[in-house]
Amino acid sequence: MKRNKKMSPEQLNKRKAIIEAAIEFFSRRGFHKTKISQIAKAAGVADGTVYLYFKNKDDLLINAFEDLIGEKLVNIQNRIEHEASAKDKLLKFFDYHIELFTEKQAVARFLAIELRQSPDFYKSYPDYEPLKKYLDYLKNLADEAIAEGDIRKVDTVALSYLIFGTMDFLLTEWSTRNQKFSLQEKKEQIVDIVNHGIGVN
Amino acid sequence: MKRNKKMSPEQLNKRKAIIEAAIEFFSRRGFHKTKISQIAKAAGVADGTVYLYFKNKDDLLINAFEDLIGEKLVNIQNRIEHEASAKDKLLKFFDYHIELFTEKQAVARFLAIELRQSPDFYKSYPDYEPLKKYLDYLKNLADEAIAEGDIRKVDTVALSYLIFGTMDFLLTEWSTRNQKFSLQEKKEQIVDIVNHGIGVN
DNA sequence: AAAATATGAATGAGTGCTCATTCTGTCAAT
DNA sequence: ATTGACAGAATGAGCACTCATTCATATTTT
Repeated sequence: MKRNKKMSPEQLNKRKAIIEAAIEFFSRRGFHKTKISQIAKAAGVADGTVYLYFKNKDDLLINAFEDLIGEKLVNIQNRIEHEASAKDKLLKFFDYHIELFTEKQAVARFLAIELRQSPDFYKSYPDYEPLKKYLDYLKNLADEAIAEGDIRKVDTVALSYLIFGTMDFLLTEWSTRNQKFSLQEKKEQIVDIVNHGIGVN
Repeated sequence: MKRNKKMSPEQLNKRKAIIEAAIEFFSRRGFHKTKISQIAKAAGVADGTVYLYFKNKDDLLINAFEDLIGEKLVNIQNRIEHEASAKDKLLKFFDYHIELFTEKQAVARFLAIELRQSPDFYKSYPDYEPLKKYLDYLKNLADEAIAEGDIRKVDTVALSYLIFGTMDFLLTEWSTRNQKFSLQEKKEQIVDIVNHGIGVN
């Protein structure tokens, strides 16, 4: 089978099964502790089959991430769409981000922690798209909100870093500390600070 | 040699040499790609000697982190001390944090990325102290600033997450994107937002 | 429409390599 | 002579990845 060629529906299913199994294991056991054989077994395919769909373990990680963050972003975008102003969208972003990542706690860990366990991840993907898209989306919302006069004229790149970085760390703390505190409440407190930080007056 | 027993000065030096070499390699090549033999060589000791000072590779990582963050925190605390108000201290914190971690870019990567590559790190250290100390220090500064009436009454835990998370992500972005943007400038923009976010009026 | 042939997807046992860790012998200090 | 630090070679466990083979489906031949 040739990778990057169009696949039959069954092949797409198989690919998806592998990715889902990979996310599940990476999330729960970590990248380095997950064996290809485990993923293969969970996906109901043979070890070798994994290599028909992905170049190597890192490549599998990258693809899993791509699928995942893409899906999440689309999901957020859809739900955010009907908000009246860009500022409202921006504030809702916190809610949906948290909501989507709490729903599947494994996913939160995957994104927040495990992804960083691929040694070549950042090196190989200096302009890596999915994360960039996520950040860009935030930046664009902020730009709009400024244009609409609803928030102060702040550096929107800085703001996107602030939002993503804070959420990332919040989720990391929450999941590694075994959910010892209320995610919702901390989120609200953070939104409060950010909201004031970008307020017009 | 018994670990955790008092060591001779030479032994302390050797320990330090190993830790410094470890930080250097972990920072540059990543935890998993760094071989004990490399660290040993760089530190001028034999492979086996590393195991006289540290239980295993993970233990070495933990200790390196402990040394490092402890040292950085003390360093920041010392420099911050003479600031007039807690609020000023809090704002200066950004500067010193960035400054100290830029100085040795390797260290920034080490803290921001590589540390998370120890699979057992978070699991084994649910109440891990050094990072907690760092966060607590931030929280305490914020509490003081509130008591002094210089900032709004915000959730100071949330604020500490916001500050650390944002700085962490900023440094990650900066170092993985090969310093394509001005760290100083982005930091200032972030401080601007946070400053407004916690402002009294 | 049955048989013969071709295609390429899928399998999974086996391979080979990479290190973390251990072990044994040496040396220095007292 | 004894103790403990140290060196560095040796070990072996773990695991990503390979590849000779099988199997299922499509295509051609009669």
